[in-house]
Amino acid sequence: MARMSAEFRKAEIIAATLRLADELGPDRLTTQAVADAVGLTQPGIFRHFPTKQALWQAVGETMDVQMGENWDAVLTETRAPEDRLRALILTQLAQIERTPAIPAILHSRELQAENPELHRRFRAIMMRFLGLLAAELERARGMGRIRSELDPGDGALLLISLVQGLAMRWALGGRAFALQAEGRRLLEIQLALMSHPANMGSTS
Amino acid sequence: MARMSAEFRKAEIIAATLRLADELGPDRLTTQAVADAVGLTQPGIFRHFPTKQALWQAVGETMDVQMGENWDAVLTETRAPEDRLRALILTQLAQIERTPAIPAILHSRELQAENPELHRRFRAIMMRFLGLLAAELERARGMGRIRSELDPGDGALLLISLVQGLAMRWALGGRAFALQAEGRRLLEIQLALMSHPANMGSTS
DNA sequence: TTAACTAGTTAGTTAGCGGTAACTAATGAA
DNA sequence: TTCATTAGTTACCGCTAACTAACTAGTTAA
Repeated sequence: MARMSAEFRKAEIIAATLRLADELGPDRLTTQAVADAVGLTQPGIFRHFPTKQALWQAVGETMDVQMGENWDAVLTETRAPEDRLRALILTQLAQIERTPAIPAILHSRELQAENPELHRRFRAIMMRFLGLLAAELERARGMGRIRSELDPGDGALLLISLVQGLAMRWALGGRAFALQAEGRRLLEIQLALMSHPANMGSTS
Repeated sequence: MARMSAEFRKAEIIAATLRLADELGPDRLTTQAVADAVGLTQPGIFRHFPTKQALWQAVGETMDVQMGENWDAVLTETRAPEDRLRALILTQLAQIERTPAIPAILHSRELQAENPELHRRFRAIMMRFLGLLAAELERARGMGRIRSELDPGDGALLLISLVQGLAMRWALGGRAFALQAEGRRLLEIQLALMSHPANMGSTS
């Protein structure tokens, strides 16, 4: 039986959900599979989350909090805008390596059709990340480090695309390469393209 | 009853599958839903495809053929490498607008876990597209149109990321913007970043 | 005209889903 | 020591999934 505090169990169930969402796919994940993973009976899950949707919303909240902490840490640990951009992107790739179900969840029907609450949450996360990237690009531009004709918002879109393109290729290629290493490599290339012509060749 | 040729029915079923994969999600699509959409009973589907996996493989083949035709058309209609790059990216965005289920299929468990054949097919499609982009970048570089220090393979990765990032944002934002228009805009920005410094400002 | 073929049907199977009801037993504070 | 609370259980419900068996009726070519 191994009775545990509700708080602990909830965290355990959320972690198992994220792991199994990767293994089985978000839309094939069953409450039975989650129950097996944490050593409960299937109805035991419903003691902690009234519906499966509620479980997904808790997963979304966890991701929200985790990523927020990642970003806060980056912003306290680094100062220079280029360093912050690098660290923000890399921490995001690290999160995807740690929680590889994320891209699939973004495209799941649970999020796209069934659970508007979850959809809103992940959209808010993306917007927030875009905002952080744009802010650092703006600062870098103000310091003459990146081309003045590059709109920070558009630059942020190019950088977030880099993350999503990497994640896609990583998944489609059977996760055969190191996500962070490849990300670091491509990021330097993109940052060099964005950098002010006067600084060319100074990076990498 | 409305009896039809097997060839016609198959095409009809594949088209309905793609449409419904978008509406319901690839992993929630049921043979019943497909049957309703084409006006058959549910077991009628199995007269044309022995299993659901076989149906998915046929969908993959259709996508393969369609995209191949798109690309061939682009390569015969345009000559200059930059024009080809633009047309290749835009035709891909047009395909996604026409068949918006594609990104979700790439992340579906049908593809990622259940159906290795489908996985291989879509990976091959992506590799082929990357190759086309890289070849045009190489030509453009040879003509002094893009920076000599940009590896064509890496440039291709940045461009395909742009497509995937756009598709993701399009889906997460409820498809609220015009995919091709926004794609054209960002593509010009990225191509300008890649262009040879001597040509700067000549685009857009 | 007939006979082979085949696109469809109806009826049914097995398996698994999310969720509920009613009960049990570990926990912790008075 | 007792007793309310609550994390867990077992047994079950209604529903839906993919798929099969057996039959029916259009189509086509000899």
